[in-house]
Amino acid sequence: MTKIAKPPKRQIILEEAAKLFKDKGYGGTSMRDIAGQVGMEAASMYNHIKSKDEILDSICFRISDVYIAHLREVEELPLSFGEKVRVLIRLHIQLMVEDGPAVSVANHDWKYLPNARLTEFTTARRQYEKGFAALIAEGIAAGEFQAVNPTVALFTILSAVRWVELWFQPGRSLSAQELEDHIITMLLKGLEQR
Amino acid sequence: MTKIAKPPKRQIILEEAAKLFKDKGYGGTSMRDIAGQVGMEAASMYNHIKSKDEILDSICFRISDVYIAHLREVEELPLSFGEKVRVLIRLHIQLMVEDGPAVSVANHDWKYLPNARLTEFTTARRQYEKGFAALIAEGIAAGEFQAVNPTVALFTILSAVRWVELWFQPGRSLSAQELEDHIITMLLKGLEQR
DNA sequence: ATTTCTAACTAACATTTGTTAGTAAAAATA
DNA sequence: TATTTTTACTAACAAATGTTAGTTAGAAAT
Repeated sequence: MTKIAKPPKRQIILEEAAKLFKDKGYGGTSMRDIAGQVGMEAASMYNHIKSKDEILDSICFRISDVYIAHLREVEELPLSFGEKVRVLIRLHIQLMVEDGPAVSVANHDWKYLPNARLTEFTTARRQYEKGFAALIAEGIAAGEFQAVNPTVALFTILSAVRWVELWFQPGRSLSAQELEDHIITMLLKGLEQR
Repeated sequence: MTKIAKPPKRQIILEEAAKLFKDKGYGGTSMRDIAGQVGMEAASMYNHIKSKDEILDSICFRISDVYIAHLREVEELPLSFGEKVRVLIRLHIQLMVEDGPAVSVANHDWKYLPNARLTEFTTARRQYEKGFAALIAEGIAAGEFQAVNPTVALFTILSAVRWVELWFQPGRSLSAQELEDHIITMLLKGLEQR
């Protein structure tokens, strides 16, 4: 009988916090709300976390780290630019489907990070955007993509992917796989030259 | 000498509130924050507005009404489906550029509307989405568009447009007109059949 | 000139907020 | 077994919240 280690309390707190932050916003969620969801008094949570700010910090930077790592991996792959962009879009959608609440928080509530960490976060995000935009620009230079404005293309892609959280329900006619295919078709038929 | 009627206090409050809600969220903005921006004590604002909720209500429904009106107008125009979609996208972007903070609030903070009004708001939005999706579906049926999933197409469009608020600064290399052109190109080259 | 209305103010209210202190039971370690 | 560490609790805190009450100076209306 293999023992399944149940997740430590800290992680449960972070997960429940992410769900609540997604639904009610960072400012709209109280420590008592989170505690209620976890099944504990608000004060007890301070045995596992340092502060409300730190909860937000953990969620945002965990996601931001994943994004950066994905970009670095894709950059090293021996693929065409079109394929690299496809892979990145797939990774975006997969992360959204698997880790929805946390991604939502990283997308919406990062601005409530305390000052020092806020600039760190925006720097990381700009770095990601720069790397992604470079792939698009190189793809244009290589003749794979139409001569669109790379920034507009980048944000159109990021935006389209970001809203998956709002209209995707796992059981609802479309599977995650189909969703990926449809979005990629919609986006890249406009991006790739024919 | 023509007299320029300066806007009534109520409108100033709504405008400043929209800016603050956009930057700090509804929950993150206090009545004292708004009052400070308007140049007045928090309590004084209650001569012009009924409650904090009512501020949010005014902003959200003003924008929602504009969207619905735009849709109704476009539906009546004697245009192809491709052109109708183009017009709708242009109207979206224009509203965003002209009335940015209010649109942001209607996009992000509507969920903090009190219960009764919240369902009214989501109903209105679903109505808009339904009308827009119908245009896409009819365009497909008419052979103007590729046979994409209309829902995916709709949300890709709405999402792409929605993020204009995040990266468009009026003076910044791209004009509003160019922005419109680029986004439409990016989106419709994937939507229109060739 | 007198009254009424408008719009600002100060003071205060009851809640709710994030967080700390102190304590006790339970678990881990010796 | 004895001791230390972990984790939960209750109680309380100071600060911030949306809002009301009461008041007052000036503008508009009579």
